[in-house]
Amino acid sequence: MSRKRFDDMPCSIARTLDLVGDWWTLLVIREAFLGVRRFSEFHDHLGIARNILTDRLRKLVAEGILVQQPKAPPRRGTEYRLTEKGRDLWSVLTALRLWGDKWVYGAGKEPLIVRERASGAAVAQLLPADAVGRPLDPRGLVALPGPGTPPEVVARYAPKRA
Amino acid sequence: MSRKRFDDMPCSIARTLDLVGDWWTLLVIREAFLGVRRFSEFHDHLGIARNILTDRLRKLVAEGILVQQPKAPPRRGTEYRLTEKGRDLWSVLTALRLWGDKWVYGAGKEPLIVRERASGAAVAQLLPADAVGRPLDPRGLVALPGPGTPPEVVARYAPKRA
DNA sequence: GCACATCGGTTTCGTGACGCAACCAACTTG
DNA sequence: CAAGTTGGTTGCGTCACGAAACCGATGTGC
Repeated sequence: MSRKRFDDMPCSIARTLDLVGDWWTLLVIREAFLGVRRFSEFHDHLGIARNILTDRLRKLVAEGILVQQPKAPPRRGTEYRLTEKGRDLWSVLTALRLWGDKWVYGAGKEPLIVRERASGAAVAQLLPADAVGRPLDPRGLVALPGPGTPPEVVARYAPKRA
Repeated sequence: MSRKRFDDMPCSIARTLDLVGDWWTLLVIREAFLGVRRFSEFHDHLGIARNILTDRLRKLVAEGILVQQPKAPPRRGTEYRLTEKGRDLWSVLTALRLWGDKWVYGAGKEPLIVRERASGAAVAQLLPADAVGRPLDPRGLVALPGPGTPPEVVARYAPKRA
């Protein structure tokens, strides 16, 4: 009677949450983005229980989001680094951060700012764009079933009477 | 000895996760984005236990992410609708969805597609932009502490020796 | 007028995920 | 050789969650 798994749902959101959606995983990944590499650093920064951290790091390595490597011979210990798959979670973390900046902290009280080095401009929003980077109008977007959705699920969202 | 709370961490990501980061909440919000309004619809679509759904809806209403309204007199029951605060989670859901599309399903097998009505172009990425919508170079971004970060936290990320 | 369905829950109970703290082994340093 | 650092494992207790039964208020069929 474990936690309900989402891995059978035909939904990218649910499947992603199934991999990184527990309480600690995204914070571990956040630390990795901030340059943390070692078990003890994750532990000290997050205050996570050691057995839970062990479990999360192992799962993230198994999923290919982190890689674990022994350090070069003069240094002892191992280090955990983000893979491309892990670095691709940048948008997820940024979306969460921007929402919290706005709705939890409020303008001017952000704990972390991300700037473009060259211009000094801070990242303030994430804009939807097509595959070649052309921005899309957020107000004109419609959702529709893709090739991965079984017909019975499509039917659930159909209007009851046209 | 409950779950560790994140509400004391100086981090927008942690604070946001504290509000919407459990297993079901973001899926409830996803359903709300797809037009679901009623308790029984959330229950049927998600397969969530009723007591858990009750709890999640109540918390979301308490946080101002959903509003609960009795339906207009001819219809019985109540309905749950997203507030602006809730609709602002669109980027979070989209970021999760795009990651899952890419790393779980793969191109051409997405369960859900979001298109711009006018052009038919699908949302394929989220691009960082500044406050006025000017796109920023993802490779040239640097993170630095904002006004909300206490000095002792800043020190943890400082290089050990310059 | 009365049985019955629907909606939106509440209650009870059992399991497992998680927090905490103690312990541990390998390796380095003084 | 003793002590510290790193990267864990082990026990134990609690609480969050899942499943299913129950429940009251509001319609609805006849």
